[in-house]
Amino acid sequence: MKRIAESTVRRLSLYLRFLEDFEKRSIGTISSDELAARGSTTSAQVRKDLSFFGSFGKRGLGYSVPELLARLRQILGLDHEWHVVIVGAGKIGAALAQYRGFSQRGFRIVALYDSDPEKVGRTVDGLQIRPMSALTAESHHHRPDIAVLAVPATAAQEVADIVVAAGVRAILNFAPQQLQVPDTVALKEVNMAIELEGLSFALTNLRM
Amino acid sequence: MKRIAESTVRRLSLYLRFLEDFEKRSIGTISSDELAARGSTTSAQVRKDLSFFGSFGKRGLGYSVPELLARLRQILGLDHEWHVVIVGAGKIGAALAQYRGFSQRGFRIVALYDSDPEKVGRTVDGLQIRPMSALTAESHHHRPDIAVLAVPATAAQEVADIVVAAGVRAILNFAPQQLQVPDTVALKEVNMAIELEGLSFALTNLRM
DNA sequence: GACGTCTTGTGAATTTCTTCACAAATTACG
DNA sequence: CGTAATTTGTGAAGAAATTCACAAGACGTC
Ligand SMILES: NC(=O)c1ccc[n+]([C@@H]2O[C@H](COP(=O)([O-])OP(=O)(O)OC[C@H]3O[C@@H](n4cnc5c(N)ncnc54)[C@H](O)[C@@H]3O)[C@@H](O)[C@H]2O)c1
Ligand SMILES: NC(=O)c1ccc[n+]([C@@H]2O[C@H](COP(=O)([O-])OP(=O)(O)OC[C@H]3O[C@@H](n4cnc5c(N)ncnc54)[C@H](O)[C@@H]3O)[C@@H](O)[C@H]2O)c1
Repeated sequence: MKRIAESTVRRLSLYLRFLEDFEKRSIGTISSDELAARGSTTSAQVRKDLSFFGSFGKRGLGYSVPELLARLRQILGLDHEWHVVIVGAGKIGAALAQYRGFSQRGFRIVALYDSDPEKVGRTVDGLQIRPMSALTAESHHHRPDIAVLAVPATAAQEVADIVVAAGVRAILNFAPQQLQVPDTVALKEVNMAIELEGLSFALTNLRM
Repeated sequence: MKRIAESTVRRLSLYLRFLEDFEKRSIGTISSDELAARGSTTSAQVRKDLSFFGSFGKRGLGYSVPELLARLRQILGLDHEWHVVIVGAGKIGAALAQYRGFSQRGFRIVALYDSDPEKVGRTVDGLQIRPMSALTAESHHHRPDIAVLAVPATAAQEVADIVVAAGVRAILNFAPQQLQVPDTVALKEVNMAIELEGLSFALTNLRM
């Protein structure tokens, strides 16, 4: 199969959201044009994105909302549950642990770890904070697929090494720190400072 | 001036981080190669990115760290303070309000708003939560440049309209909701669910 | 069942982004 | 001063992503 661009995958996630909305409003069929309008893209882009994975539409009619939903879930790997551990039960880690949006999409938070003895043992949203020393052993039981890193930048690489050794195959990193991981491990960064700087650039250079 | 690609701006932010680190370690001069190595890009990419804004290096030598730092800060508009309001003092909004990383880079949080009367009046990190009804009037005084939206998706568009009317010219949106704003307003989305879905896709389709 | 309307799926064209590759500058050093 | 070693800045080439544009299929109607 041809390599799929990251931008395509991001758009598929968007389409999924729009389709969920269309389904909620009991709309049975949708055209690439309508889908495109919701995502400020073009109908050709929508069709091209989908065409990498097959032909899901009917000419003259469009796409069946429930069918395309099922296909997209399958393509994105959302047709089953993923096990997620969060490392770092600070402000961001705690917010993420409580966030409903993740479990809704099949990302089940199986454990929350922190190195601070003060925090260990406390409960966040029904989940007890566990000590870092327990991560490796407990991973044999939980079998986490994804680790979310919400630790200080200085600890991020060390923690990444630990979770990779514990069998995690994907990392979502919130620490502003470039991580090194084996290329068998998928890695995404969320860097809010970079987004803000992007806005700063836009304010400075565009218009005015 | 030629249009600058978003990917270029993101890389400039990264270079800035690396340079700050080099400066901390008292390294006076850096080559595009060394900068590239830190950001898993190429030296040609680094030079091309910088070349959109001028020639800052010395042939045979590289770039002066303090000089390039200053240039990048200027290019990104980080050579002065931006006023930021956060709307939504929930889990994410509170975490962001307390985050040191923003003020460090000149993003000063001037106000925090919420519509919940229970929350209004409480203090987060020295900042009193203000009622939504006060946003417009207080903006005449604070003159916010950037609004961070940390409200439920259902409220996001409504809040966006309010902050735009109040004179905000850039929005960082954490709600999983596609916003409509005038094209004089810069907009960035942070969507953590999409990042997780990207990892899910990678786990599903790459290897195995 | 022929005709008109609609919308997909996809090669081709276009645009955008990245990498290559090398002349021009600069330094180091004998 | 001359030569070797670096490293920038940038056109040109190459790769990747997006948009165009249209043939082909599906439906509704008469
Ligand atoms: N809070 C925000 O709004 C925000 C925004 C953007 C980025 N970030 C980044 O997210 C990360 C966490 O930020 P935060 O505000 O939640 O910080 P925080 O200090 O509230 O939380 C960090 C947590 O990590 C724990 N920790 C430290 N070292 C550890 C280790 N080696 N192993 C396990 N746990 C460890 C600490 O005990 C603490 O509970 C930071 O890298 C920060 O830069 C935060
Ligand atoms: N918590 C997370 O980890 C997380 C992760 C990803 C995305 N998000 C998104 O961020 C947003 C906020 O999430 P949260 O977890 O902080 O939710 P939250 O419920 O803790 O906070 C939302 C806050 O917004 C306030 N609010 C509601 N309507 C408002 C309005 N019209 N005007 C002003 N304030 C209003 C509420 O009173 C509340 O304090 C949501 O859109 C959520 O989907 C959150």
